[in-house]
Amino acid sequence: MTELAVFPDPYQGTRPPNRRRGGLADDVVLYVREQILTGALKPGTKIDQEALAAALDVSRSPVREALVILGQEGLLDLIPRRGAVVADLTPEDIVDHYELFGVVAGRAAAIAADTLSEDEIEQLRAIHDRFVDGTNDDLSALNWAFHRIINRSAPRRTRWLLRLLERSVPADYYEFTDGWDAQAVQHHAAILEAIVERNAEEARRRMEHHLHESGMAAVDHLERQGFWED
Amino acid sequence: MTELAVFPDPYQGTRPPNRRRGGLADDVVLYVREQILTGALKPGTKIDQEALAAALDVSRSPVREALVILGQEGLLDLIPRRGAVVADLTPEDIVDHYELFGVVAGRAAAIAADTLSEDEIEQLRAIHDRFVDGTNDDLSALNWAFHRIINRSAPRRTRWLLRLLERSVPADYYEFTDGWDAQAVQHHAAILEAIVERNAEEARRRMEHHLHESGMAAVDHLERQGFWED
DNA sequence: ATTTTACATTTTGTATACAAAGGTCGTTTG
DNA sequence: CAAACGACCTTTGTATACAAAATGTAAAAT
Repeated sequence: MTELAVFPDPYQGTRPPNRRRGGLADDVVLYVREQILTGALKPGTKIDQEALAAALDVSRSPVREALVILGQEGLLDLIPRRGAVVADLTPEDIVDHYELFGVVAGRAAAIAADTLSEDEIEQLRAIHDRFVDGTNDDLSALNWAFHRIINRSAPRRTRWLLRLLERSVPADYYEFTDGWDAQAVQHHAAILEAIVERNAEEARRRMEHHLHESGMAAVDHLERQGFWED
Repeated sequence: MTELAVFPDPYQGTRPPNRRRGGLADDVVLYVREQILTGALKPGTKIDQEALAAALDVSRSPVREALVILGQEGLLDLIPRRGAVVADLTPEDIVDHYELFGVVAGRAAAIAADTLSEDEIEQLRAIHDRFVDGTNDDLSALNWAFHRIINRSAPRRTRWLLRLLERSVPADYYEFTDGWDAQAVQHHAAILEAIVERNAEEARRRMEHHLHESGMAAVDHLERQGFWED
């Protein structure tokens, strides 16, 4: 039997002042994605459109659009005429996902090694130095900045795919594992070195390795969040 | 100024008996995707939801869901509050797309080389033989079957991504270029050989090469279809 | 007691209605 | 005459209404 989804009121009754960025569907996507990735919505759980709409105080129209998006991202299985179900991502799926992330980000790193300007490499180094330092800075933001410089040297479609792969996976890397930031520092240093040396193949390999390890950390994280509990 | 989309009646007035497979949104996706990939809808063209709905004789609900899907696939740019526009895919984007396709399919090929059973390899060879022969068989179907055997050995998430990458790109390979089938035979033979020899790295390289060349053929094809005409 | 079948209920899919943002075009004003 | 303003129209985004498939339930049959 499929478990039934119960959605807590995300705003505890009070509605934030109407900042509508894109559309309501985006809010729904964000909300459901978070619910899934934090383990609040477990694999196999059926999504009740009306319950979700009521919980977020919107109509079913934006809800349905959100479900389509999450379906495309692979977080939901959309079965025609019988609704959406949280995809049962196994640890293997997560590892596989990061492996794919790795080959794509690896491609970006290889391109970066070949094409980044000296100036951009300097920026990369500066960010990395702050990352190593670690004090009084948002590690997650620095991590993001580091990868961003590398990724933006990649062609458009590659950047598009990177964004896609990034979305359907936990974002809070730096609470994942104790000592994960130390690992990340090592990986980033190695990647930076390869880029400085204009060694595209090595940059690719090291980026792939970095993402592979990230995948392991992600599985760990999800396990601890109770993602695979009954 | 953005060009305005005019949609020809896809059924010329007569409606096919109501076989509704998934939902109407799927039909709309199929239709618009085809329109884009055949060059009937050119990059920059704005999609008029009501016109599209009228052309397919459906309401805006399934149309909007379809636009969301195509947006996720990267074929449309969805700009909040001002609608959907056909993405301006450049030749570079297409090449990049196939390059990505290559690294992912390459990963699948490497896995296949390591894990395909002797029996499956035999199936692969049989399909390839019919492909080489070329007479009285649907080349496109055989091509699909060939890749399918390889891809299904890959883990679930990889297969998911392959399907995604496959969709947003022209499907009719075998009318692409004169002599493309001959090229494909060569590539497939090389890939098969590497798999038989259990040489994962070589299988990966050859699959990447195959997809790279496919990308060139696709660009060629789109150019001839007038995809980048004014 | 278990399976089957008819009926009621729920839930999805689609259509339509409504509100608001965006775009258009003419007028006004500097 | 050009730029700015504003009333009007168009188009999108969201909500609601309706149709049909799926699901649940209870009585009937084996």
